[in-house]
Amino acid sequence: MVEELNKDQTTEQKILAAARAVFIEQGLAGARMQDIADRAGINKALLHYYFRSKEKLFDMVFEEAAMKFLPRISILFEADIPIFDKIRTFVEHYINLMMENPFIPIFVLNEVHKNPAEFITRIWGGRMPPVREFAAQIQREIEAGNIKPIHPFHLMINMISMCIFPFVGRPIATSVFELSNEQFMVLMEQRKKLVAEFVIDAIKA
Amino acid sequence: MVEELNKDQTTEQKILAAARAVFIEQGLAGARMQDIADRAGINKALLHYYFRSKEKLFDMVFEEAAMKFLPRISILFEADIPIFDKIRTFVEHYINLMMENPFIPIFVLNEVHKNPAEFITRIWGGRMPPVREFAAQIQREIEAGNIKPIHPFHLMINMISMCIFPFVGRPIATSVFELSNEQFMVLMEQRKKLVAEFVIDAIKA
DNA sequence: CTTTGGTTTAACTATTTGGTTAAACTGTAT
DNA sequence: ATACAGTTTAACCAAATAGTTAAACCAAAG
Repeated sequence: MVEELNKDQTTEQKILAAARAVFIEQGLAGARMQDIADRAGINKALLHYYFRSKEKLFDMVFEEAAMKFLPRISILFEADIPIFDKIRTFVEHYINLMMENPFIPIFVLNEVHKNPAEFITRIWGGRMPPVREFAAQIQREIEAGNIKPIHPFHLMINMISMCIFPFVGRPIATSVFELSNEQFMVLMEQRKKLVAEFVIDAIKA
Repeated sequence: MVEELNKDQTTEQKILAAARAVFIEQGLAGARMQDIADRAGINKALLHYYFRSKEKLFDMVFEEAAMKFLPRISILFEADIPIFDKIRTFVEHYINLMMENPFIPIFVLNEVHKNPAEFITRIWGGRMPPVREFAAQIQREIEAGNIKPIHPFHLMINMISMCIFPFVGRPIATSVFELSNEQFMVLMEQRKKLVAEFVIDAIKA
């Protein structure tokens, strides 16, 4: 996927698109400002004219990526709908997001891994995902005898794992199972329904 | 210079241990030879005396890590034991491995992501994990009506996702759920049984 | 004692890389 | 035409970094 040569794009947009591509592919340490300039079709001087430093540019790209990675599913979590429907909606929503941004997860996870301390404060300025609401609902459903007892942590981690991990381990998975990119995407498409039903079958009483 | 039972590590071992730590923490691009030398308690000259280049050293560390990441479960996969027991053994085995090497997955996955082409040829010189055996067994179990129909890819990816992903997303998970390292490890310990039963409940007919 | 292999010290080279600068150029709006 | 923001060119600087080199050091083996 090369850069789109839109005359419509402003230079700033071209730079950000290029930076996105290079940072996501190479990481902060592996990315070169020259590469970003080349990819944006401009020169280094102009790149620094728009963004003073590599760090500034990286911050923008990373923040944007992190936001995509931790999507705005607050409404979903807080919505007053049955748990199984909530699971179905969550999984479909999340896998859709991953299919649209397949390389965001490994990028974000790796940069967070290299600098865990900074991450927590920077990305979520105190506002964490409303995980408590969902956890409470799970507790209620367990007490009502609708689903088997399970710690909300495990249920959520299981769901999220199955949504994200295939994209993180994509090159290995496609190599082991000898899949083309098209076949991989078909399987991911299937997972939108499959993972939800897998989870529901696993927990329903 | 024959048999010297080293109470202490040899210099080569010290270097490899240091390299492991630094590469796994910082990645190939982020790692500094000086850091590795410091961590090994030696100097840069000696470091290059033992390992000619950064690449050579990285190769060793990466290969070792990749081997741990894709463990020798061939025997397990080929063993003629019931599918549910196989799942239980696999999950426990794999999560144990992850608990012993918690930072291997993100390291390997990220380096593979940065260079997918090289990976396939380098790590598995043609010899891939015997995934076909396991897939065949799943097919047989489905036809025998013991488990619900599911593509072996999805079943395996689901299992592996739930085993590995918590470690890949560890800093985020611990931050969202406000977990100490001890609490995190307790939860991972629980998962050895929990994930297996989760999978079995999800697929049993 | 002498040799020898591992080790240190410390300086050095070559290259990469983030970032800067100044001058010239270009199109558009005033 | 003129002014100006955006852009290019090309050189440059300073720091970091991989890798080298040579001399000296040291402990153990012959």
